[in-house]
Amino acid sequence: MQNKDTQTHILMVASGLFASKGYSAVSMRDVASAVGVTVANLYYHFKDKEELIRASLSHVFFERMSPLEGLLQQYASLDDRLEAFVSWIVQVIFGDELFTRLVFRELMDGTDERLEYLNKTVFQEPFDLLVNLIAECSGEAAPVMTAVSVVSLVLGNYQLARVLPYLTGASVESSSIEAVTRQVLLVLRSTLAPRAARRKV
Amino acid sequence: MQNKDTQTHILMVASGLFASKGYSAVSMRDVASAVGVTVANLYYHFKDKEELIRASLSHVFFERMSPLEGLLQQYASLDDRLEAFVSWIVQVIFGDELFTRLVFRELMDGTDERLEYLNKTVFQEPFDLLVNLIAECSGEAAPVMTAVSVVSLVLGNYQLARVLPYLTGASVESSSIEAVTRQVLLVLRSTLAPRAARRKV
DNA sequence: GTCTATATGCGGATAGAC
DNA sequence: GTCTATCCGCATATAGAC
Repeated sequence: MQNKDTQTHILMVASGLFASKGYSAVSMRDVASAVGVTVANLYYHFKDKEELIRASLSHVFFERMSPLEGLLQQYASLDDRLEAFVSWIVQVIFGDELFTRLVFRELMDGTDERLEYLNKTVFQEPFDLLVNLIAECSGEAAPVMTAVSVVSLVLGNYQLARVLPYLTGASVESSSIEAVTRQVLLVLRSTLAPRAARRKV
Repeated sequence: MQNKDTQTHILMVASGLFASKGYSAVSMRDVASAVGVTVANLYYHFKDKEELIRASLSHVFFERMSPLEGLLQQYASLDDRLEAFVSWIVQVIFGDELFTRLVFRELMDGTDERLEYLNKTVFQEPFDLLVNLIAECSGEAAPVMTAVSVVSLVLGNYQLARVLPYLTGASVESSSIEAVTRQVLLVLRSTLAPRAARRKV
């Protein structure tokens, strides 16, 4: 694995470090020693730290893109597709911490330029798919806002998983992939149900 | 404002820098020069950088705690209280970027110890209030999971606001405090409505 | 309390040998 | 491609004068 392709090896190690500690908390020395090469070697492959960061992001984001559209077409009913979508996104967010943490870091500190890249590479296609799916399910709800809500539910459940154990009565299992999928679907279906949701409770 | 209380002045400036750039991206020099004192002076008031970070967090989190319980008691009906709660949390998250960004940074990189502190100081009381409110509204839904969903919706809408402009059809106004409040309430009420939400759409 | 001065090591980055 | 050696400014942190 060492000499297969140093550049790729560097990117794998660097992206892991950046994801877990943040860009400025990780030095070129840190990366080099984790990879098992010298700092000078890093600079042979990447012009500077900024380029290493960008390349790490590209590497992770590009690698992770799966054929979502094909996946959804396997399902006939709209509801099955919704379920497949939610199941997919929860699995991505909860199952790939490296990817997910990099996304959060970009949302926090990414430049406009880098965010636009993230958007084109990662968000645009699945988001449009979701918006269309929701639009077909319900003429009532604003599809974009509902789609944002779905994504928010998944992201929030991930982020809050770290503090939930401290909050009384919140068991660890409520942050499992299955539980979150169920909860998001429950909320989504309620929202899409076209009946009087605004009644006073 | 300079000589009123240097320590407080330092904390205000430091917390702003930490919130916007991240802990490791901000050096003691940065803080000192932004405050208008020397680095040595910083070390007179705070033992080391870690202590300055902790003190900044305490400063912000302590300052921001408002009497939420009293606010809710002004409303008679459960639904009005729900609305008041959602309105409150959206205003906190969207209206106080310094606070919100520090929360996100802690959720990402905070140590267990610091997260526990955040929890006790900030999350516990409003979260319990919300859980109880939801439990009273509906015997059906799991109140804790629903409460997590509410918080997730608010956090997610905030984080996604930065990429929404890039996504087709998403206008900037959908991230306004009013729009988000409306959307969260809409979703929450749908979820709490005890009718058959699981029907196929 | 706040400063000047300084210690010591880490940070990004490069030149040139192999 | 990868290394050794090095530059130099910045980082955290302290001692001691005022």
